[in-house]
Amino acid sequence: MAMALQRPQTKEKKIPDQTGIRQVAKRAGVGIGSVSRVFSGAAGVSDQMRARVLRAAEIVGYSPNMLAQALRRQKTQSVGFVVSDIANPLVSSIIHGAEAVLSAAGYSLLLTNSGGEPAVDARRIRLLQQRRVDGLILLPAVEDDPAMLAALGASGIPLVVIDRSLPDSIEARYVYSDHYTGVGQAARHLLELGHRSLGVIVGLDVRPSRERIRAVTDAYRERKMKPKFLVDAGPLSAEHGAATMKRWLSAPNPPTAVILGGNQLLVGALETIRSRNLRLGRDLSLVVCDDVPLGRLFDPPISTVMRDTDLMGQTAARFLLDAISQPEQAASIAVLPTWYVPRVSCGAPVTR
Amino acid sequence: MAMALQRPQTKEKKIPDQTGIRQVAKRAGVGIGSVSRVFSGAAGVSDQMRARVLRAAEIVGYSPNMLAQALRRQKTQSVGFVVSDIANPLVSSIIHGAEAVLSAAGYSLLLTNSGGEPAVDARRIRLLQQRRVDGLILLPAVEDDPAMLAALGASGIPLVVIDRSLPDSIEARYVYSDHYTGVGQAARHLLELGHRSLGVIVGLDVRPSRERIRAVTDAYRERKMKPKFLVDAGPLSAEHGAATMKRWLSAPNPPTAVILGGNQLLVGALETIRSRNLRLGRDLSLVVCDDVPLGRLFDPPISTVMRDTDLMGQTAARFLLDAISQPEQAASIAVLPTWYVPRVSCGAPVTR
DNA sequence: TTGAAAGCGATACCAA
DNA sequence: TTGGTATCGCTTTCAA
Repeated sequence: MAMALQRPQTKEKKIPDQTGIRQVAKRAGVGIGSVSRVFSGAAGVSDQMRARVLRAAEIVGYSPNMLAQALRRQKTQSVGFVVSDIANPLVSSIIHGAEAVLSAAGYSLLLTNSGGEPAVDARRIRLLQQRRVDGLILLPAVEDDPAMLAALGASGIPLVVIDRSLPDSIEARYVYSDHYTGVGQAARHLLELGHRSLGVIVGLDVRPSRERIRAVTDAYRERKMKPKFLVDAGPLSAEHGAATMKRWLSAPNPPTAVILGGNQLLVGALETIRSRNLRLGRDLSLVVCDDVPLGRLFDPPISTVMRDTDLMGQTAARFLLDAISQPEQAASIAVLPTWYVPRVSCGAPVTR
Repeated sequence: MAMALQRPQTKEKKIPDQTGIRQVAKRAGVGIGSVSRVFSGAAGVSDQMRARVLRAAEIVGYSPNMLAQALRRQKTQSVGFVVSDIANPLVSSIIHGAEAVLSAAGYSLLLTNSGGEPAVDARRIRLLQQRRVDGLILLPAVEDDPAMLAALGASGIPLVVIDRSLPDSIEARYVYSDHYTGVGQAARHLLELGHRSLGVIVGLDVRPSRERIRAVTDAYRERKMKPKFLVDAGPLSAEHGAATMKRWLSAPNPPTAVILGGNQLLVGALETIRSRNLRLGRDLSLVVCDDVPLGRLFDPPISTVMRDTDLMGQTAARFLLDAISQPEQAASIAVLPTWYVPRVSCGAPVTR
């Protein structure tokens, strides 16, 4: 017989010092299940039972252990958020929006930073899965890292992806910014001003980069012009912004207007521009994507492609809550607006 | 007899669909304990056992459930971080630093935002406690909210507080910025330039505000001057910065130099200054606490009291890891430097 | 309405 | 070294 011998009835079950549900039950002289019912707000609990339990809980200082709840319910009421750079104000604004919606819905946020390393993205995703998060929001460095996709594919966990486009094999909901429109407006503005050779700095090969290039291309085409412009793809950092501007401005036919595909690039770009004693809006026109605090107070004010990043976070969170409550519902896509705000940093090019 | 009757040996124990440790054990034909040992890296496991288990795990696609581990081990390998405003770049930089250290040490970060509401701070702290975080990092709105202090006092959970000073009754480690030094340098600079009536905008009654006021006071005293300067305490927002500047500049004896105790104030202050057509460094001198991306490229460049916020986060995380591993060790305090970078926004006052 | 008991998925002690 | 069992703290049938 497989059954082992019973433990001797020592009757001296050691009393755990932690204040758990059974301490409360004993204190109140009721069943353990009743305590659970009271605290989980289940129906069918008499008022006097509720009172007894609450009082006992008060006395022993009990509060439910969400770990145990989660284990039992198979639901952690938590979601993971993997970002590539928390410190980027844009990202932290997205997080802010998401956190607000999630915490209002009773979810906690497990935040992890990948530092832009695809391999770390993948590891973090797996870690969060082991923590049994109920859902995942992703703002990964790249779109096609095999390790990441493998981790994602393995689990049928609800997924929302921000500003990245994953292969169809991954079931996910998407929150996009309509980079095409905002950058398109900017490009058209520059072309109208008479610029003919634009420069565009984008990031790696991810959706925003592609959309921005497409937008500029189409802006040229709209005017029946051959889409001849400079493109630089690299890290969206100040250093890279400075380096690229330096390179372009030293070339034989420098661009007369530049679109920066990320606000961190601005500081670097402006440094180079300043060191060359160029006057923005006259010697060179400049557009930056995503607002920078002092951008409109700068001298001259910097043209900007704006978007509501907090709203992106909120939307992502709402999508995720949907996905969690209705996993079978068709996956959806939200495209949030971007808009171009022309300022003095864009002017007609000087003829040389 | 307390022992209940045994369950009939139906032998048909339903097989859970989740892939848990027992699936692996069965698949490998070993005991459940052995699987645990292999995955927790315990000593005393034969190589062949390890191989068997790992292969079986591979096949059924097993990875440990950290929830169950946490419940059993009484350790979640997670820490809670309560901040008042994630979206503030300063704060997100602190988070960045903390996350790096924590995740390197195998901890996950539960991030929550209180929006500056003391009551929310308290609720979030309790929530995190129910999630059984191993430690807590706090950057709360105020220092003396009773609900918060009650929540903190109730649990003996390791605690690190950033830039806030809680009552001695709360056991905590502290990470401070040395606001006194940086602002003191700024104030001395302004007084040397000849300014006699300074204005200082600070936040609520929290440590940084007090230190900044103390620094300015002492700077006056050093020169044997009566510390007569304007102080405004309010939200560190752009709107408040604009409003306060407006108020001060409209008063009979406006300050000739202003120290802004928070970078968000800068945008608002500059707006007011611009609208009055004042030239910074000539008509009015200005210092801002905490770096602003375009501050040094601004026209004129803005004098700034700097600090390394990422390092603050790292330090907080390290303190917390210490506190978790050695709870009995004496609580400690770190004071991280701030330093003043004078720029053109500070000049000699014009005599009117 | 209430209590008892069987898990959720792991760890750890104990005996073998 | 390995297997078996009790247990972490809770939820949830199932009977009463």
